[in-house]
Amino acid sequence: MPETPSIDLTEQDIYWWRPLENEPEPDTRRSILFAAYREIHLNGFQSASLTNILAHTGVTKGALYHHFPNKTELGYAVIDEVIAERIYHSFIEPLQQADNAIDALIGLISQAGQAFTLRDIQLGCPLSTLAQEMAAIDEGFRLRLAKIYDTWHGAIVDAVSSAQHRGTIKAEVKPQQVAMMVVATMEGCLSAGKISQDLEQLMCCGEGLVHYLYLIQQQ
Amino acid sequence: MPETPSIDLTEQDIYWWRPLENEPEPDTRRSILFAAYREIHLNGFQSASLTNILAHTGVTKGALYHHFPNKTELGYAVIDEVIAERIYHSFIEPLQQADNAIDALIGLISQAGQAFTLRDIQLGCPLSTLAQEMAAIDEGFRLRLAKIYDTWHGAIVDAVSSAQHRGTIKAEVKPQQVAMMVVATMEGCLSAGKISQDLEQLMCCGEGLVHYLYLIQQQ
DNA sequence: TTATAACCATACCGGTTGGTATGTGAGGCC
DNA sequence: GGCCTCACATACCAACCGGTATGGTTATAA
Repeated sequence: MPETPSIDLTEQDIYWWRPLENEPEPDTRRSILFAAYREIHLNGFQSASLTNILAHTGVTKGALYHHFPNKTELGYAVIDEVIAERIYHSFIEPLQQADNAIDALIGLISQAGQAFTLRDIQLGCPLSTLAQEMAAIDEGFRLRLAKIYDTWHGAIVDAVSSAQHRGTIKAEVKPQQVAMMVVATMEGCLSAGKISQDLEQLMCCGEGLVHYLYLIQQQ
Repeated sequence: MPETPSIDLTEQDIYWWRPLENEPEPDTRRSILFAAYREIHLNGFQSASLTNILAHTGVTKGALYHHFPNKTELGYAVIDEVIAERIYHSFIEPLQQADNAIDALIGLISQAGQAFTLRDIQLGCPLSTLAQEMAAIDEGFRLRLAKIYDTWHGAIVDAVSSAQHRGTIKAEVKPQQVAMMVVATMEGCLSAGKISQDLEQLMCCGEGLVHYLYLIQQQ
């Protein structure tokens, strides 16, 4: 067993973790959900310890198994009620209500780049971390995660093709391809940052993506 | 605990797993190493079971702990002696002895795309899977994995900048950025394929990357 | 006031984990 | 032959895991 990670999870410092506006008052169920989210984000689902989760909430195992039938269902709930909401709020919704796809994407990228703390870089994207771990192991996880990626993907396709119709993006580029590129590269960038623990590398990667977006713009 | 994965690991079917030429005859140590590699690739390091690994080799726990002091060191050895070698052989060496960076990169991508089986897609890239899981948890893992990424990265930087000097790549692109983009996007593509389990999506993503490489070429 | 259900705490269980202590047989060395 | 070391095999351990059985407390409805 590897040594206990030296990362102290002070939630305020973590971009992925900061409370959203209008977030409901945390009841018992929700506090378990959040604690589970953090354990899973750090240790992965399989190695996430229920005892650890409970230790961070103060409630006991009876409460947990009152609200969730088993560990797997707890994991599903974390995806559906925490991760999906945050991805939607951070990356999908802003795209849908933007009128310029390229600008919106660049805005999202640079905004995320500025908001990231060192801890965000260390921990990486919760969505991709979980996906990498569980996609090949549990179909329930895979389908839930794939659904999130699909909506994200679809939002980019819509934004790009409408921009294409208005002539701000080159006619020959395929929206599907652009969407795949953007999502894949963003996750790849975060992955690179997580491994190198170097903000500069992450920034360089992000600038590369922005540069790509410039390239497909109508000159 | 999620159900046992339905994937049967028949090694011949897996691109990442096919024996390299000149690979030494597997002794006890090496067979443990390979079995561990497969377990880790499928289940992740933390959830990799030594008992499982040993069951696939036929040797016993005494042999394992004769060759490796503990599980963590076994994981380190898997990175250094299996994963690093394969990445180097598949993606770095071909790049170093190529005379056209873009063509070499495109060749690597399409070659990988053709060689991939459904199981490869399901399992994803062993390097990034392990990196996502362990980078934030164990510094020994992170440093070893970061070193592999660094050499890969460096090889692309060299190839791109030499191509730039010969005038086949636009002068204004930054080799560092291109290298980050290529690595990040490749891993992102594989990740997308793993989650969607859809060869078409992976191909679309790969074509997007190829298209990007065309865009930075000198017209 | 009483019945009922929701909510949670405590104690416990069988199974699995990484790790170890000890035994054993083969082969080189003197 | 006697001896020592390497290369394993076997048996075992404490710790921890997810999960459950049970009991108590509180809110709600009758």
